Amino acid sequence: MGINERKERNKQEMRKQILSTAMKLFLEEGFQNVSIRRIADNIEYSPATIYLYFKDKDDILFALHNAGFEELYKRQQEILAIKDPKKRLRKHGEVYIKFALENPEYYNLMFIMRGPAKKIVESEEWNVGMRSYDLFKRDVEASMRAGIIKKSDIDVATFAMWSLAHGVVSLILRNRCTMMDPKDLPSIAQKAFEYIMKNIGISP
Amino acid sequence: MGINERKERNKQEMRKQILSTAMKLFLEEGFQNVSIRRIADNIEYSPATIYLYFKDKDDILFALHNAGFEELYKRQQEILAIKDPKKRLRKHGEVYIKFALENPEYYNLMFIMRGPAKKIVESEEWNVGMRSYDLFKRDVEASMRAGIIKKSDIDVATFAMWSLAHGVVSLILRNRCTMMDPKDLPSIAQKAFEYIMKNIGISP
DNA sequence: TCATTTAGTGAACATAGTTCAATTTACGAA
DNA sequence: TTCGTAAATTGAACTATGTTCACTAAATGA
Repeated sequence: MGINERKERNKQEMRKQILSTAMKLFLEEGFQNVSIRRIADNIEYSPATIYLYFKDKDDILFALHNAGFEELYKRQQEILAIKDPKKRLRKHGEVYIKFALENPEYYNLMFIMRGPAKKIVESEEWNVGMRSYDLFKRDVEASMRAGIIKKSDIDVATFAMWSLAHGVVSLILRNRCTMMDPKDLPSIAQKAFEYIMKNIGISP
Repeated sequence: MGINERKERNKQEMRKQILSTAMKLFLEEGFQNVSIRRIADNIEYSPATIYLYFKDKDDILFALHNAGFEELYKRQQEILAIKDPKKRLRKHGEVYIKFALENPEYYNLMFIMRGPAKKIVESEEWNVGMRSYDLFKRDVEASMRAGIIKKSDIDVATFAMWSLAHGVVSLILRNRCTMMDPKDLPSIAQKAFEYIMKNIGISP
């Protein structure tokens, strides 16, 4: 019965190849240049073959979106080693912003593009984004319990801080910060986050 | 010389007709269904005609994006009547969030989509978005001068608050808030903004 | 009335995503 | 080794997109 296993392995390998090629195109030439046909060209198969491994293009985007969340989650988990809730919460924001600016195409898929989100709603599948959200929420909760930030609705506070970080990076990624010098943007992004955190009670 | 004027009038009318049709399609069926061909169909001209009035599709999106900023600016100006800087600043955020959630397609064009932003950078044209930004920035400045919020870099503070509001609404508009009940979103959006503002010193 | 400028268009090009009948390849049984 | 079946792959087609351009139709001014 080793044959079926090999076939399954091949199938998974093909999926991986498609995904890594799609990601490569994404990184090299941006979203608009990732077409099924170009992916097919790259892996030297016909476009129709892609459809044997993925239902449609959004399915590919969704898979990449999941890979992005894996990477983010990994970085988030490294933060857990920090014991001081205050430092941990700050670090959380810092890591999030850094991840976004260093991996704009992933971030795009994970938090901005519509395609992947459609799949989340459709598939009702357990959402990898939730895992990251919960991890952050637990940090917010810990800071509240420790009396570092004022007690209030945890979901509102978590959402507010997430929104802040997301707002900062998505305005930058979508080129809405023409009033600032492009080279200063990463630093301003961190400063803007710090500014609010400091006011909330998360001083450096 | 009335003939040239009439021609110019007609030309402007045609532009308006194209834009309003594009916007209608936008509102009725979302971005992906606004094609040059569908606009042409709707105004009963050939697709090629559109190109006599607009350089390309992004040019149409850019024009709509500008119309969106006109509407936002109008709403912002109404806030100026409020004399208390604290109330004014809060109101500013409230209006922004309300505008975004009530006009998702406009907001999309103004702050999320890539097409219009490309035109801003290309055209080097004075940016209507700047006008709105400056108005808000002046509010932040006034609050700092009045000692309501702590003095610090004005641009960082302005950007931070803008980011917060943008983050809140863009996460909602792009369906990233599956952890919350959809019907609560407008209220949560306002609450999240309030939460941060309260902590900054802009209490209700 | 007629030449010239202007407005508008049909047809074509390149590129998309997607489907499906037809073909090639791999496999297990005889 | 041969052969029928099942699986994998694909070429070609369909629909739809943005865009261009040689052409036609209409308006204008002499």
